[in-house]
Amino acid sequence: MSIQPTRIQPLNDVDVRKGEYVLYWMQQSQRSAYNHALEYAVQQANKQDRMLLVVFGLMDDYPEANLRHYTFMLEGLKETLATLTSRGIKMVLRLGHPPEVALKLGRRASMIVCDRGYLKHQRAWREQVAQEANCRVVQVESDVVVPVEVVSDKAEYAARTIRPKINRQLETYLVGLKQTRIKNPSLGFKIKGIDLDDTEGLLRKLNLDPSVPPVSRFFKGGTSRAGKRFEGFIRHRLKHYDQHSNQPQTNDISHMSPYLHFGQISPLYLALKICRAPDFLKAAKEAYIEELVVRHELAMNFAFYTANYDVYSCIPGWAQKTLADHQQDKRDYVYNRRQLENADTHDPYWNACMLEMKHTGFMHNYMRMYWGKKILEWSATPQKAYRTTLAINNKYFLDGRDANSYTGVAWIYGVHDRAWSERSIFGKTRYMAASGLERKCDIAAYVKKVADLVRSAI
DNA sequence: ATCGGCTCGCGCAA
DNA sequence: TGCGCGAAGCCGAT
Repeated sequence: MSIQPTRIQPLNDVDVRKGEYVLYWMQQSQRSAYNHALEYAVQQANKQDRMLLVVFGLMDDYPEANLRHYTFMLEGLKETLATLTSRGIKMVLRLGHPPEVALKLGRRASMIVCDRGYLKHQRAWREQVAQEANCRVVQVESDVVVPVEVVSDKAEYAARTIRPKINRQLETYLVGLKQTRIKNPSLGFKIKGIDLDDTEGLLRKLNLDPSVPPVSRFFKGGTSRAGKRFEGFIRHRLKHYDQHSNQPQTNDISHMSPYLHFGQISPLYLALKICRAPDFLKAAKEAYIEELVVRHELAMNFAFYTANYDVYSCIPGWAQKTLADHQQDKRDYVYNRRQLENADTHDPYWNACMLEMKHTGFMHNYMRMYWGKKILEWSATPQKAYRTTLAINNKYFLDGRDANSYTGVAWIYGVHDRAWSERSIFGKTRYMAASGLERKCDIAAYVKKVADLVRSAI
């Protein structure tokens, strides 16, 4: 299958030059399988009769990144480097600010191909490369099923407004991607890069916050790990998926968010796998596609079209007003960030999900909502709650600092949601209660599940 | 156990 | 201009 032209965007007007190689500057789509940017780069290299060189810029001052994130990322990159090698493609990791790494190797390239990210800094990096490179820079989208601009030209109001817009594109975009064989292998090309054989040594050398330990026991990075885990999900868990979205005591979820965040697996690949699952699982398949495509890409839409997606002021006017109306309301409990991070509150359910997050780098989606709503309830002001929630989210989750993170936190404060009965502190934003957990799921089993996880992690 | 009301605003029908 | 309806809810009445 060919790559849809809407995935491909030239970022500057510079011509393709004579150069030693085509450069694929990999940053978001950290995989060799189902990567449109990579396949586009291979096709360009073949067309120009050049080699393909892949470079990844490794910086150790990535905002809020810590040992946990980097361990997972390097586990994945190690595999990606190996699979590219088996395809005859040279990949190097270079220490430095990603756009500068790309620009440096871009000096000898005929063109630079890059993948796509929706966060501010990711966009700024690509703009810098596009402006400063003296060769053509082309961005290829591979981390959403339907490119954001194809879906909509504005920030969508809610899932229900984006859903039909995505659905009518699915026929066009839910198509496979074939690997193209490289004509001129680049493995012999002499160029220095970071040695990935000794990942632990490399991690020690990098200037990373060591206070958040790796979680390889629960999530080991890499495309093949993601694929195997997904196979298991389809075989054993998918059949419960539509029934168990608010059953955190079960493990009937795919656990793909860390892999998606680092681009170690393609959402298109996952969607196609789901489509091929048996027809009698129709309801479950639709429920999964809703999460993987509609809500995931609503998050991309939010980050892309909302300039201030990472601050409190991004929430809708009605929500800001109603939360301001209740800013002075008495709080029965107020916890500071340290107490929250230590899972030291009066609420055993909340403590359990905080521990799940801390020890595994992950949390069941249903509990993510409860977790966030309670921080709003237990903070002196909604603004402070928002900052605390985002900071803890980005610190512990493997998929922190994702468009999904910003959207998920904003949802707590009314984004993509609607008004409900007015009440203390929350105003008209949606409230969630411990009694709801008791009513709707086996929350005691969830608490026990987390306790067992934590015990096994120590 | 189940149901209606709460409440906002988008997008479509008219 | 009116109206249906919605990312995962709560609460009180029946």
